[in-house]
Amino acid sequence: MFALVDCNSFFVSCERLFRPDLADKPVVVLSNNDGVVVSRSKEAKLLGIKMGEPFFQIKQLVHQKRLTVFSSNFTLYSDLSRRVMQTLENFCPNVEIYSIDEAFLNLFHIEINDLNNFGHKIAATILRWTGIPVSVGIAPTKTLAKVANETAKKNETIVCNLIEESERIKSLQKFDIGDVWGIGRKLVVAFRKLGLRTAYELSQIDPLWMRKNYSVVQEKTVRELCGEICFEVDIPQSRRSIQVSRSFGETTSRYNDLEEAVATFAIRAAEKARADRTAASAIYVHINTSRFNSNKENYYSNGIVIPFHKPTSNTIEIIAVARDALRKIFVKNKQYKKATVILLNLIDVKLAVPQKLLFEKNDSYSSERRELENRIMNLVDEINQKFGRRSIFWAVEGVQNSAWQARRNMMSPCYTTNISELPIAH
DNA sequence: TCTGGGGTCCTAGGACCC
DNA sequence: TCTGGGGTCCTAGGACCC
Repeated sequence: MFALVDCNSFFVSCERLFRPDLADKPVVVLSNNDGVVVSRSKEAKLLGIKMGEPFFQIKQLVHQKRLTVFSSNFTLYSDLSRRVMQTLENFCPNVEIYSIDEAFLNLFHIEINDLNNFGHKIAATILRWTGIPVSVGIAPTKTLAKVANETAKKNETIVCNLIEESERIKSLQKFDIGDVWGIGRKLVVAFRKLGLRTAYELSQIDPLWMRKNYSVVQEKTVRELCGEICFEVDIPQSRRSIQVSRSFGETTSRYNDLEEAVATFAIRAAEKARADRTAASAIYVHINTSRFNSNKENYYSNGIVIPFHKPTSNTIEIIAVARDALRKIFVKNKQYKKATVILLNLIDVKLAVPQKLLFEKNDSYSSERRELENRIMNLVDEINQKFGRRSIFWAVEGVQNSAWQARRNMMSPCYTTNISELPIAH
């Protein structure tokens, strides 16, 4: 049996933790740049606010004082997520952290008759230890555990289990095909045309037909809905790519602004790679203007991949290549809205070593210089970790706020990670 | 005025091999 | 009419997830 533990309205729950006055009020959290709604309280959902709704369309509710809004505070959410996951790991040796707010558990060590109690115990402990409410779905496969979790949320219960065959069928018959894990926008349209409406109807399709007409992924989804395990709980290795991208606070056509943004994102990405102890084989840089501009002809969106000589996490090297990339795709007289940097094909640094020896001759870097720069990187990371972000930074990041920097006007304090922002009890 | 960010996996098709 | 067969590896693009 598998469990899916999923935090309820996670970002909103994090904000409410330090704002008990908002417990029963409509609250939403916005994406970066205060762009769109990414988390909603139950009361906000009842107001008709949709996931992904642009903020400017619901601003009126805020002015009328019917809605409280927060900019996203990922420092806070990540810290609380870590606490939730650590709590879970006390209950189960086999936890797959699937996203910031959910985890799969393999429940092989629990007796069937104890599963429901176990679910309640997990939820109660997480609530007590972290203050975050969760729902628990228990079922014979991960896909069904997803269904169970959704069902729990819909019925406003803490635990839902689909252990009994009759419960599984009943739940699937009430479950919209578009809400099935693995069935996205495009497939919903295709399947609806075939007359499929519910998860149950999907589960009745011949898996081999599914594989032939779609792919092995959809075949597995069908099998999992029938209770056949196709996806195990797995502990993922380190990520294979690292992306840093932001929409700008204001559009800009200046090369210097873009260079500052691209360099800043490249630096952040390199920091993350070093923290993971991985090295990138290539970098992707992309810039684009707004999709929503009325002047469609002036839309511009372009990106380029440039491989590194050998895998690296060296900021100096990565900035240099990122700037080369930008030079190749930059076009004048465009109103740029967003830049993206992705480090690709990340490999374990330990594995990068033999390659280094192999290609030494072709490399513009001497190994002495590389060694020295690696030490500088570690030092910079250490200083920033000890004294806070941007205690020491690269000149190319810019020293003052620029037009491209994101808006986040309604951010809560970093209650749990910054000593000067601790909440005060009156 | 204003519309997010960060990931994974699979397939098709081309290059290349014997 | 006939012009082999069977592999592997890589990449771009498209689907999905939260």
